[in-house]
Amino acid sequence: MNEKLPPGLDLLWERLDAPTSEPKPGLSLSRIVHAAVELADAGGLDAVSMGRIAERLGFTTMSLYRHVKSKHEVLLLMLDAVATVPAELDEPCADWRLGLQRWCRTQWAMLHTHSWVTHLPIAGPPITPNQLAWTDRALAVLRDTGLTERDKAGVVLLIANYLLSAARLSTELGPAASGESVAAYSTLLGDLVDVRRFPALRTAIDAGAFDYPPDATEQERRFDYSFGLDRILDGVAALIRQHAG
Amino acid sequence: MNEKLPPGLDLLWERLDAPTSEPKPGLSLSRIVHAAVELADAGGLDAVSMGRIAERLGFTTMSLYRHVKSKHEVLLLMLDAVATVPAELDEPCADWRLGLQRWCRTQWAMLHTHSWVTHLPIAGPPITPNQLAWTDRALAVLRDTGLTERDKAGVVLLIANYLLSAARLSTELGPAASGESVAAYSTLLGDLVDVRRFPALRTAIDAGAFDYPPDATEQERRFDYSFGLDRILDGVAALIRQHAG
DNA sequence: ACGTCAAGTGTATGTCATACACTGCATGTA
DNA sequence: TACATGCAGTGTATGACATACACTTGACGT
Repeated sequence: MNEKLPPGLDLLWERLDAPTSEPKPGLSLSRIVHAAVELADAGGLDAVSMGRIAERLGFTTMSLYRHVKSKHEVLLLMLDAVATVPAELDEPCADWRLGLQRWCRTQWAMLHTHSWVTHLPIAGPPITPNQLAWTDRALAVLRDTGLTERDKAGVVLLIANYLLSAARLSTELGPAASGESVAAYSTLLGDLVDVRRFPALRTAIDAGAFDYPPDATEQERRFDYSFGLDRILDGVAALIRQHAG
Repeated sequence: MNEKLPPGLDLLWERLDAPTSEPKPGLSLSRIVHAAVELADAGGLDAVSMGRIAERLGFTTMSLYRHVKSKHEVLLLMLDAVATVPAELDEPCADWRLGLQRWCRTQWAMLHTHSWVTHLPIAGPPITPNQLAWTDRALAVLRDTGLTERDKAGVVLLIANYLLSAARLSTELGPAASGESVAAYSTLLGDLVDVRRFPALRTAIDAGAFDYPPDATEQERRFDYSFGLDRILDGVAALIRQHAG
């Protein structure tokens, strides 16, 4: 294997696999990635610069390049470091729908703990070990649905993409306070939208489609992925039925 | 209206609305945006810098700031400039499903003509005039489905997000030649994935879930949004049925 | 003729990734 | 013990970038 990995991937699949025995002094890949993740957790992706990573570790900027080929590689490693699959997902689940919901709940939590993940300039299909682990768990849930493997893969891709979009939107709307920004958006829309130009949108706004009831709990005010997920899962259920029948 | 627009939005809703009479010499908002879009079309988002925009127009970098508050504003304007809604979508469509498919086909074309759109660091809900116009057309298609306005909005958001993810993936996989990179990905996966760590994924790979038949037409090899869309639309259909029943 | 203002310029600053040449140390070999 | 080798970390330099700020210039209204 690995004769010709795309640039930056070799680190993921080779060097990080070794559990690096006991912690030695000095720089190391995992230390770099750790520091970078801390920076991103605290200040978002913009806070991650080679200089700041090095500073936090007490080394010079250029020392990082002994361990890493480029910043892009650091970002890939950050993604993989953060995307570990909790053991919970190894337990089999009889009902595929419940299984996928569990999978989404877990990933949703991860995406909110490290919301910068949704802003990574990494667009391709899953490729890091932990990304593939997530994919694997989702495929496992679909094992006995009777779908073709290709359809299973399509379903997993669909759901993973949806979750990522939803998480991005969710963190954008309200990093912490939630609700409030949704209300702000609603007000903004109400002000901007002209009936003649956007009749259908105007109708939706006037019907309160973008409002939240003022007495909603915080849970209800927070952007929720379940509406979209339920639609998708209904669609998957239809596909499964169709395969069976 | 517009007493307190978020930063950068005032330009979209005010200054650009005026059709600026006849073309005068000198810089102008639309000229800047035009140049920026050309740069992005040719070289991707990375090719867009204030310096290069100005250079292309024969002005100095700083002259742009007479017309624009920040680069972020340029990006917003680029998005809006490119996201015009074709008149085709104004024609009513009796069947909501066909209507949404037409909507997606149209938007998909736009996203591929300007693939940098999928990489814009703009995550929020639709907010520019043309984004809202797209939203409006999609809501119009759903008018007589019996869904609540809130559900309609949710469906539109779901589909728009899906299309954006799919377009990003599609352009990432194969900007032009397509197919080839999918094959490369498939091969890569086959090499990397270990049965013990990723049993379900291994099964999918071995079943050819990530391959394309060697005799597939180019159309078949190109990443296709229709699988995911069909699932989503099936889910929406279920929701509509449920509302009706 | 004069004041005002808008458009465009020029220069400077700070941040960034990263190339490249260097140093000092530890380790293995003759 | 002497020496070579190579790795880890350093320092300096470059070029791209966004943008602050002070400036010029020319048109236009009074």
